[in-house]
Amino acid sequence: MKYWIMKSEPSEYSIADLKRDKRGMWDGIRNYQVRNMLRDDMRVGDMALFYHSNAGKETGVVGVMKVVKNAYPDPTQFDPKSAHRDPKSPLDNPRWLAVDVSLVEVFSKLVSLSEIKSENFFADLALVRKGNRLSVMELSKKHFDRLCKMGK
DNA sequence: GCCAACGTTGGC
DNA sequence: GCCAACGTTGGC
Repeated sequence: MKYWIMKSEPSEYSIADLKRDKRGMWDGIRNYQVRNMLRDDMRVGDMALFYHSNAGKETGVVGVMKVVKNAYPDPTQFDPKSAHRDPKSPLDNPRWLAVDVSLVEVFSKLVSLSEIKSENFFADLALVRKGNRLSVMELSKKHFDRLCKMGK
C-alpha cells in the first residue's frame, strides 16, 4: 500500500466539493509522468492527502482520501465542453487516465505549505523540493502520518 | 501579476 | 535528434 499527495486548486475542485460528493473522479491530469504513476503504481486502497494548491494562505494539506478505483480513461479528454479536452488523444487508445477517490477525513486544521517547509523533518519530501510541479507525488508513510497528526 | 522551472511542440 | 518558442504550474 502506497501513500500519495494529490494537488488540486480549490477554485477548481476543493475538499469541500469532495465532502459534498463523498466520492469523486480525479480527472484532468495532463502530465505523462503523473499518468504513468496512476497507471503503474496507484491502486485501490492507497491513501492520499488532499492538497490545495495556488490558494494563497490556504495553500497546504487539507485532508485525507482513499483510492477506490484504479486508473481508467479520463472521460474529460474527449469532452468538447471540458477545458481538459485533448483533441490529440486517440479514442481507441486514450492518452489520459483518472482514478476515483473517496473522502476519509477533512483536517480540523490546515497544514500550510509554509509550516511544512519550516520543518526539517520534511526536507526530503518531494512536495517541497525545488522544481517539483507534479500534481501527484508519492510520499513515505512517516511523512504521511506526521502530516495527518499535524492536521488534527 | 510576476516569474522560475519545468514540459510540449514543431521546424529543421 | 536538437533546440527555440511557447504553454503550464504554482509559489509568492
